[in-house]
Amino acid sequence: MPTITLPDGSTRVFEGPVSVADLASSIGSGLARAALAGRVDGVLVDTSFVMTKDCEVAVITDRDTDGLEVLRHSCAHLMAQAVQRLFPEAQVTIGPVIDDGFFYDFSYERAFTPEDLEKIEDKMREIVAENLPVYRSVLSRSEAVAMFEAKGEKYKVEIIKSIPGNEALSFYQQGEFIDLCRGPHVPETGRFKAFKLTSVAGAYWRGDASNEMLQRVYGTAWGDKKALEQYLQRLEEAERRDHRKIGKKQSLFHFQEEAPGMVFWHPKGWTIYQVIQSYMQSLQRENGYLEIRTPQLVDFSLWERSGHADKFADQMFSVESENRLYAIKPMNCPCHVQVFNQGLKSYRDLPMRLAEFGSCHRYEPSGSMHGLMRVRSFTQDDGHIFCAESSIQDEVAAFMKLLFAVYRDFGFDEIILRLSTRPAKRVGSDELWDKAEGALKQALQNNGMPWELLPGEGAFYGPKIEFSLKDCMGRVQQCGTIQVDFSMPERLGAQFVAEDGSRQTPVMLHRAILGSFERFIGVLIEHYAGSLPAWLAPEQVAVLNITDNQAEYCEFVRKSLADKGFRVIADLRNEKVGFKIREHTIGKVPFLLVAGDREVETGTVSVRTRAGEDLGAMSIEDFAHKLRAEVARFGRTAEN
RNA sequence: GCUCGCAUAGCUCAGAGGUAGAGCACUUCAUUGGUAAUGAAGAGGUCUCCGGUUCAAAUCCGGAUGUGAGCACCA
Repeated sequence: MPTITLPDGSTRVFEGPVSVADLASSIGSGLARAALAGRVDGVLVDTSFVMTKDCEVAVITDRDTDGLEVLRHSCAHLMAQAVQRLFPEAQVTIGPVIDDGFFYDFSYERAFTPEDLEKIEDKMREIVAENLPVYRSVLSRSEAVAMFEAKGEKYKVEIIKSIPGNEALSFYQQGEFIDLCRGPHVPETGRFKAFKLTSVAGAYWRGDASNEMLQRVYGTAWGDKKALEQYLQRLEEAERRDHRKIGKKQSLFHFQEEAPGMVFWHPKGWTIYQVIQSYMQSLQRENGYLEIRTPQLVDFSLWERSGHADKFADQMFSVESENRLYAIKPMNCPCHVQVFNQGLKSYRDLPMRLAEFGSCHRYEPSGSMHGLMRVRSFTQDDGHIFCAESSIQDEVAAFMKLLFAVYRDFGFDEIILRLSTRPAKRVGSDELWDKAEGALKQALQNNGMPWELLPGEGAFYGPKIEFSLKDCMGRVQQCGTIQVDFSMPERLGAQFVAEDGSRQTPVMLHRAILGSFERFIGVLIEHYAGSLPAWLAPEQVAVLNITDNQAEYCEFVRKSLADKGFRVIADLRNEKVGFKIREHTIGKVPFLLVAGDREVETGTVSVRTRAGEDLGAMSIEDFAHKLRAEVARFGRTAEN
């Protein structure tokens, strides 16, 4: 006689064993129709799962995140079934759920085309109409291997053989299609109401570039058509915000064939860059950093000593001159050690914080480049803190405080922290890695915010904390980092004289807040959809005359504001004011000042925002106050 | 780097084995107009590059380069 406790705390008593589906029907027929799975004592199960004893149960529908995942996972199966009906030669591999959707990888003799995708989608709808029941079964490993071998599914056989242990494996079958799967899955194929195949691309088997390339079909599935529609609109919105499009439209920068992966900054884009740089410059000064500048070309031997050549030689640009081989620097750290090494340093000099807006070049693989987000030539807000081991905690804490303040100023309130630990290919002893990882872990614990562990993802010279921010589309953008490095100072001979007169090796903290300027500006453009806050906007104000009569006055207004340090243009073209307003609104200039005869007479300007808001007429002084306050807010959101 | 696309005017794109088109932008002229497009005229292209097929290639085929999506990589 199981007693079932529902999420609202109510209980139901049953005479005997009861399935999740039965439970749902007993609550209501609507719920029975919506039930996709169940959660029994915290574990996700099929609706066919039978409960024999007291437990807590939730009926899962597409309103649950878990329910959507079940739906998407099942949709991946549905797609695989459709593919095999259309292309019996195609072999199935894996088909997991991803953010907002799913994919399934197939091995097939040729690539799928967009037309194939349409056919697959049609076939999926047929299978939905067939409303095939989905059965779960359990097979032993040997039975499972035999079954897939008989079907000629060599990838599935490989997967099964790679699953450790001897526990039985679960399988899900719908019609003629059966797949190895942990589940749970929807009860029948009629449950899919809104799905769409979105794209097809190559993907390596097991994510290894030396393996066969499979055909990966991406899709998305939602509880209803409306949710699907909203998702597709979100994709469109992301496309609308694409920094490459906005960069072209607002003439911020361009790329061209002769310099792949390298930015040609235009006046307006470069203004944004410079505003950010001077902002960072003054913050760093306030926080005890000393700015330096180091060479672009550095003899390859330094990169051999630092350890970079070992791992990255073929991703470094090099230049031969005077029978010497130089690398165009891919990083700033070895150069910063050279600056530190000039003159004998005392413990009194530590911590020494060296900063550089270091221009670096890396030969990124051609397929990895993406607008400003991944380039071959970039500039970091790079910095290296040389300190004694005892001050690591303080330095990391101070850095994090600075970083959070910067992100807030740029309008990012949600920050994600991750700790990446020692990779397989690395320099330095395990003891040093233990120490370095321990220090960062401690710093994270002291900070108190939640963080995630990424084992094996550290740099070759040390572990790192990565700081990612969430943009307004919810996308995670990795920007800042701090890395503890016990190895490079030693390899490059950095030393200081300790209190007791002994020579010691400092610890080096590699750190960046924005990461690369290029990338960060790309993130900003997309976050703000091109409508940069006043402090960043390349043109903060446009002064518009209505007729030639006010040209002189407009020029006077422009100069007054420019003299106060604002970025102002006067648009005196022989065009209607509506035309100019339209143009500068599209150009995302924050404030448009209109001056006609009325304004000239009263010595005012009529202020309109790019959002179309009319702020009325005010004196130039009053407007300057207003703009100054707006600029001083940076990009902070209301709560901050 | 790998798979599959794409490359036509400054931009966005249409077209197509017989020699190139639109909208916007640009130039000129008229117009001096009060808050998201004034009108008219004009100029503008070795159809990315290199080969091949063909009487004929911007169009078909091969390669290169760049670029897009995804994978792999990311000090």
